Amino acid sequence: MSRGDRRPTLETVAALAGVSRATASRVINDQPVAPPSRRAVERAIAEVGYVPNQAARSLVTHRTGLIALVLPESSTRVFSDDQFFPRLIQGVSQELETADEQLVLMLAGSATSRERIERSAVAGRVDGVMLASLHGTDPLSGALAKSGVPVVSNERVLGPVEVPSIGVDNRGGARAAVEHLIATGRRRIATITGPSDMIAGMDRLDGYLEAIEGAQEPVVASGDFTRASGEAAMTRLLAEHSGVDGVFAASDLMAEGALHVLRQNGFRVPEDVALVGFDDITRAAHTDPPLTTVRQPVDGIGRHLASQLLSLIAAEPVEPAITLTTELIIRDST
Amino acid sequence: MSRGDRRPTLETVAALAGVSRATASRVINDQPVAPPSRRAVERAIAEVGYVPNQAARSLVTHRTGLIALVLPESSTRVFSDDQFFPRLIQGVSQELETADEQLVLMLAGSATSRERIERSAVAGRVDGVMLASLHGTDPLSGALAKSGVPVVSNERVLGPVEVPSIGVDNRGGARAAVEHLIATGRRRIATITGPSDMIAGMDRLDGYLEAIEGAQEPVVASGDFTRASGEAAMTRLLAEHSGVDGVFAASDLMAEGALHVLRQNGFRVPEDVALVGFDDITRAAHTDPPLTTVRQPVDGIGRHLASQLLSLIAAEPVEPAITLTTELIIRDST
DNA sequence: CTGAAAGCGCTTACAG
DNA sequence: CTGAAAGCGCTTACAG
Repeated sequence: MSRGDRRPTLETVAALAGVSRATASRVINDQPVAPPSRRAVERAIAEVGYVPNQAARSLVTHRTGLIALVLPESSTRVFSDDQFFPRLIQGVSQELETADEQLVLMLAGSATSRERIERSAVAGRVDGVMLASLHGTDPLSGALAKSGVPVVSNERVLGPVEVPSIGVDNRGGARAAVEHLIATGRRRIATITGPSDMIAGMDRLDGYLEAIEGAQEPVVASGDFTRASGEAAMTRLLAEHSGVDGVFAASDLMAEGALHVLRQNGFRVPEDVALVGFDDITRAAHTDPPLTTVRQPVDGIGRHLASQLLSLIAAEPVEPAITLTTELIIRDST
Repeated sequence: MSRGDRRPTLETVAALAGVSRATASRVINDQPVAPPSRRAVERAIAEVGYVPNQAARSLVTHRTGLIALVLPESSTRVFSDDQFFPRLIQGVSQELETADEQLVLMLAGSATSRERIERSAVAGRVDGVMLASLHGTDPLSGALAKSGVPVVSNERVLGPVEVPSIGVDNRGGARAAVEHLIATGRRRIATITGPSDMIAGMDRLDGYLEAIEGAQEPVVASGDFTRASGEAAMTRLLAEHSGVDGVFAASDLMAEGALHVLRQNGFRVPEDVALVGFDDITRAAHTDPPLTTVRQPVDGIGRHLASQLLSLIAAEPVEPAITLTTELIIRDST
């Protein structure tokens, strides 16, 4: 079929099969139809290469078959060497495989793009949206939720609106990391934090503080989850706090950065300074020395995000918040 | 508005403004309307928070306002530390900013996902699709083109169908790189190739062969653009070909891998072995030593992809193929 | 400039 | 099991 030809409609198919549009529609939607009619319709569909017009369908069913994963980051941050998003997407895709929904990614880096996305969702262009990696009290979640589109988020959402969320036990994971450092004899344990406007950043810091409390004086250097920020933070720790012999970095990437700086400055890991990361990205097992870290089930977050959203779309009850467990993976950096 | 409430329709707005649906529609679509009517409608829209139903609109206009960027890769490869995709997306977004189109990313990693995407496009879910990073004679381009959806591709498309494409001068870039190595006195220049089923891989190898022809015996080690493949290839070169004093790697990532292996084996760059990459990713300027490389305008590819597609959608004539120039950036690795 | 009406291509009670 | 008919929410000639 070349461009400009009219695509065949249900009408075409029905006429060719010698049945009504209603019957043709029923075989397409897998509803009971007498076998001979069914066969005739199927033959007609194959013959003309019929594909239902999605707009017409959506107009009556109020479903589009599209689910959006909105990433409120610029493309550069989304496609960084942090393996969070690919793993998340893998989990989401896995869950969506069976559902008849197509995943679309929308990047909400700029103001105009977020506005466009908000309007898209409200205009009924998608059946639901998953929000990931929100910063601060991002108004996007509120706007979407208020408009009536089903929304779910990873990590709990800050702000007035309630959005079902899937998080991990950031606090418990961080606590386990720090307790491990304490248990292995470290006397001066610092932390390199994530962004202070993200749940994952806030909660991992809280976990550190809870564990360190009463035992040692807290030493905090802030970062933003990136390797560069880990390097900068470690450099500052070395310059401003002597005697640090243990570091809990709130991401593996920052831990890598810290490791690099430590070695450049002649510190042995773990002999002089023990190091724990968070995430358990693939490379964590291949650093030198392999990195002790807190594993979080990123694909699990993805799967739960998708299944919760699917439930929401089906108007089924959902958990207001799910927290997945984290696990301390002990390697050679501690 | 809570979930379950009926969203207001044009009818609601028209009634409230005391005009017909046609008039209300006209103000929404920015067509001439008497100022008083316009004001009344605008007030009504604001009052009820009206947003046009996209499905109804699409049904009559045959436009969805959605443009797909289809990436025929698993999410892991798309989100690698190769900065190709983010830069491409940046260019695309830039161009789309003014057009009233929302960019959606679709990952076509698995067989079921490509089938779903194909059906989506044919069903008229998107106004057009951009294909990037195709492998071999991927049937996706053919299927889409045949269905009548406007399609464009980065790099020319292998196979029977004609799809407008935007590529870069891979061959010329590679030639310039190798000629530079020859001109600076390298006597035994090897290449580390990209995937043999991708245009970028094939053409950069051709450029190398063209330049080396007659002057030296070609030495070829194959890779797939990733850092790991660059390491492996360099290791093989060292083991199997003595005397190599120059290397042209078809990607900066592979060049980085090669650099790593060279230094581990005690070779100095550029004194013992000169090295040229391809891409000019950000890190190329920060390796030790900074990498000589062939810069390709990835954001330019993105911008042209989008503008060509927009033209195609508007039924305007487009170039069948555009080739952007590359530029040799000389740094300290040669 | 404006409105009545047709039509886009489907699905879904409803009646048989 | 099947068909006639209504309706989803818009846009757009057409006539005025």
